[in-house]
Amino acid sequence: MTEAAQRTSGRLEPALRRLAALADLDSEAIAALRTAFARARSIRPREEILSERRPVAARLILIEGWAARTRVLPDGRRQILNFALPGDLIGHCRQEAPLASSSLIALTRARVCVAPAPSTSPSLESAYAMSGALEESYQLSQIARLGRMSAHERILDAFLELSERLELAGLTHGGAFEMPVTQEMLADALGLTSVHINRMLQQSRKTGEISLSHGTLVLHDPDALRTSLGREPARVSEIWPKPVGRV
Amino acid sequence: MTEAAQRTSGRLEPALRRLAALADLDSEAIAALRTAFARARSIRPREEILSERRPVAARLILIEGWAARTRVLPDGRRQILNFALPGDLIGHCRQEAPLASSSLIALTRARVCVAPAPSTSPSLESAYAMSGALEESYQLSQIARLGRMSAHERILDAFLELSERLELAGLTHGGAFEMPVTQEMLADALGLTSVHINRMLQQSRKTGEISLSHGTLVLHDPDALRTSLGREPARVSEIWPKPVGRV
DNA sequence: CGCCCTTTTGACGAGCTTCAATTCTGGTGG
DNA sequence: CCACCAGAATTGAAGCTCGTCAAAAGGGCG
Repeated sequence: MTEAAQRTSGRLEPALRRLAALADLDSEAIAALRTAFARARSIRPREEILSERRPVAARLILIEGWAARTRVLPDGRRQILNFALPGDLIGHCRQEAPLASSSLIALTRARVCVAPAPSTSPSLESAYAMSGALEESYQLSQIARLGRMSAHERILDAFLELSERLELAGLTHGGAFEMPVTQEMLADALGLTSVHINRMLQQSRKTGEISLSHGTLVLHDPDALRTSLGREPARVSEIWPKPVGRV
Repeated sequence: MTEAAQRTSGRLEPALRRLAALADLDSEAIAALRTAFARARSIRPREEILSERRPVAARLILIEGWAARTRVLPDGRRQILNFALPGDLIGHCRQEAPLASSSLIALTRARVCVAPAPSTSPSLESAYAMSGALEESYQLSQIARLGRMSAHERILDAFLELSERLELAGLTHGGAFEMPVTQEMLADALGLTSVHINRMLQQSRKTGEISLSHGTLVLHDPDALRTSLGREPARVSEIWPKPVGRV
């Protein structure tokens, strides 16, 4: 969406919406983000945004599109460590001269921009901190998923997590969202083969747990899934998610 | 390690040695750490140091002993997310009112202390940042391990990583180190069963890759293992590990 | 010495992978 | 508008890695 379109429609850009959901952004923060968004860089699918063991030039925000942090073993096996979604921070660490700990590859057409300095406003710094804490929490979930869940559980748990994350950016429509990811990518993310992913997806479709076609995923009863998986939404701070005022 | 660090004592406490290896600690940092260490708290095996979803009271340093960050699924399946080793920072995040994203349980008798504020000295802040970056890198390795490695590979890769980490604290003796961990804990860390861990360990003993008895692990040819696993030491900053002057 | 935790062993079965082929889909150019 | 193509999804058969269950053997510590 262009800036103009955004202004016209009065709908918040997803990336901004996510950061605004993580902390009460003041007007300085919002202005800085808008300025940064306006200088966005376009990325084509399969393009590398960061390369493992290469210097991290700047801290970025993913404005639009999906990306994947990946590591590749010497024999070609690939692991997707996690997905980057609109509003996610990329390469944020408090360290001088950092090297990327993994490669980040665009899965779709995407837009990234340089992230405004946290010193811009305390509320922005707070949003960054919250984003970092969430990212760590999701990483730990990924470890538990790969280590101790069956294929069926991994898939549904990952779907729930994606739904949870996309909801922050306003990119879900009641349990449904766009998922521009091939079954092979899902396999690489979940430590399985694409063949097995395919079989399990079909099973989940048959039992009515999900619909998935044309890149649109529908979770028919997210709460039931959450219960059966024992999954609770990420909670990383006493002040977030805000106890009141949530949907 | 700085002159100051060397002057102060012949044998360095492992935790101090690790932090000094991550950044050139100045005398203020070392003094603050020594003071903090002196006020250490003792922890018994199986005691919880942090509880998931409970507030993090203070940022801690593990001075002595091993601990495990764990998550438990509703049906009792347990996943060890990672191990905390001497010199590791615990609960460090830049966030107000943080909640622990996982439980931390002592595996052995242990000692922890409150970490001196990073504002104590720039070098201390730098060591903390490096430690955090390393921790993230190890977490990503754990994801790749669980997602894309066979049981045999997971075990050896994890041993190499532990060796690499313990070396920073001076707790290895040429490929050998104390590993106070039952096979069941290894299984929980590597997403396997203790039965299978046992079988693979025996196989690795037979082929001469490792020795393991009485809690002492020996990697007979770490470099050969590293090569066959395609494992490279963690590198998270252009200024660390220092290009020159390493053992 | 005796108890409990840990390690070890065996037999069996299930979940997931591998390999290979076929069908489907979306995008492209004629 | 349709034919075509490459990548993606789907299907089947066979096999291996790893899990499960159960029992026995070892080891550390009061």
